[in-house]
Amino acid sequence: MAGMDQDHRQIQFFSEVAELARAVGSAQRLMLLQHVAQGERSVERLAELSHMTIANASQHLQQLKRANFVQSRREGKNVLYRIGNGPIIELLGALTQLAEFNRTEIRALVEDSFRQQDKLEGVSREELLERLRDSSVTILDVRPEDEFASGHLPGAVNIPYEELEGRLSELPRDNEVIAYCRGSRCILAPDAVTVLRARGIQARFFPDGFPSWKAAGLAIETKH
Amino acid sequence: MAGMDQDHRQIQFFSEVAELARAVGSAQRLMLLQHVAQGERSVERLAELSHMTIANASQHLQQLKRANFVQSRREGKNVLYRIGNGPIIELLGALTQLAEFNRTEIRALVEDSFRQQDKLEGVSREELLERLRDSSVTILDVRPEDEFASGHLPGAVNIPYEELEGRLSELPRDNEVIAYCRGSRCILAPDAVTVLRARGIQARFFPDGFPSWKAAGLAIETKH
DNA sequence: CATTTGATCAATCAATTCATTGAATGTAGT
DNA sequence: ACTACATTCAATGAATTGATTGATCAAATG
Repeated sequence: MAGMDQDHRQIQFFSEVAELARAVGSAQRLMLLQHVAQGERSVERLAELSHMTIANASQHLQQLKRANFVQSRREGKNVLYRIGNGPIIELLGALTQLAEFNRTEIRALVEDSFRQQDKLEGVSREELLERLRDSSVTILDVRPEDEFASGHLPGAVNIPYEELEGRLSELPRDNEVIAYCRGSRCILAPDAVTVLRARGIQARFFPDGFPSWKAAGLAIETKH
Repeated sequence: MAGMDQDHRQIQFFSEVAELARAVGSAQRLMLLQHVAQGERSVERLAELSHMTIANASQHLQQLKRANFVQSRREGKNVLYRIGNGPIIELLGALTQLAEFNRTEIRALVEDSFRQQDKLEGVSREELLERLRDSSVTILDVRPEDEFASGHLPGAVNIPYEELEGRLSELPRDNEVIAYCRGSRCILAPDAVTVLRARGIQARFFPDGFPSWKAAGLAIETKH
């Protein structure tokens, strides 16, 4: 039987693929992975960010490691996890794309009429680059402080979404504000825009977010 | 606490994504999905193709259906399953890409010792461009077919590394071969060069790889 | 060298997943 | 209505996974 060996090899390969899929088949691990993707983090930090116990986080991280989604190294007392090699971000992107598709499909069926203007118009990368050149806008980074510190758009102001309402005075009244966060699946920036507009501040958001900006090789600042 | 709702929404979304991942986190379901992707098939046919009992196949198919990976309709006595809407193929592509990447990476570790002094001299981009102009070389792309299809160097021949030894005859004997793959981290091309030289074929490799070529804005071909 | 802190390990229990069985649908042909 | 056939359903037990606990290990600190 000629196909026998072929078959077996195929099953073998599918098993490997399935293993990968199962490794990201947990909301907890996806959350960890998302945080790891922002930069090296200790287990403790990741546990805190993802609201889980340290032991639990550790075990999930080890599963991710077994599947090559993350790597780790020891630095003093801490073990730091970082994102692994290979097209991992692409995979996560494909997953979220499909999830979003399914979501909007369901929405299309369920609340066809009720879809208000939550289609906030976004700013394209091209426009943003242009507006950056003549500094005619205030770039607002609404991500948490640590993410901001490890990299952000040049000239951006950091006010985490949680603190936004209390720190509106820090924003110039005359400039348009362009808010951004982590990208398409992150709703910090659109929410921020809603808050700002409710206060009469002209605001739009940059839907690509920081990761894609960085991925495109555009200039970034760190620390500040 | 302002972030509470934020968090909850994110967890909700991750759960949805995780559910998708779990749905394809089984070799059996991947196999079914692969066959469904070729066209409408009955449960019986799919069970046969995937070497599983009908009841079992039926249940797996229903899981895939719940996750929107497939749809079904009844035609006479048979229930026909077809692939669902949305970027499903893209997701499967991303999964297999990553699986393949991990495969070659493992090989890189295993074979590392065995090819320590692989100081194979590489071809620079400048030289390659020049040799391309007078067509005095055969450009060999040893990446998997799908990667090749989505973009490759102009005039390149595609023989995935796995198939190289069986398809040596497709290479012209008189031209020097210049192999490339994904770049510095990828060992497909250097390995290919070793294989070719062992067969007496003059070969060097282009260490930059396709991604860097593309990034430099140089001409590429697609599909072929 | 003992202590503290971060991380992992080992053991446990509850929950979930999986393949298998046999029974129950639903559909078409006679 | 009876029968054959394709598919699904429901129930079972084995295997796997998940979160929790406390013990253990490794590195830094006094």
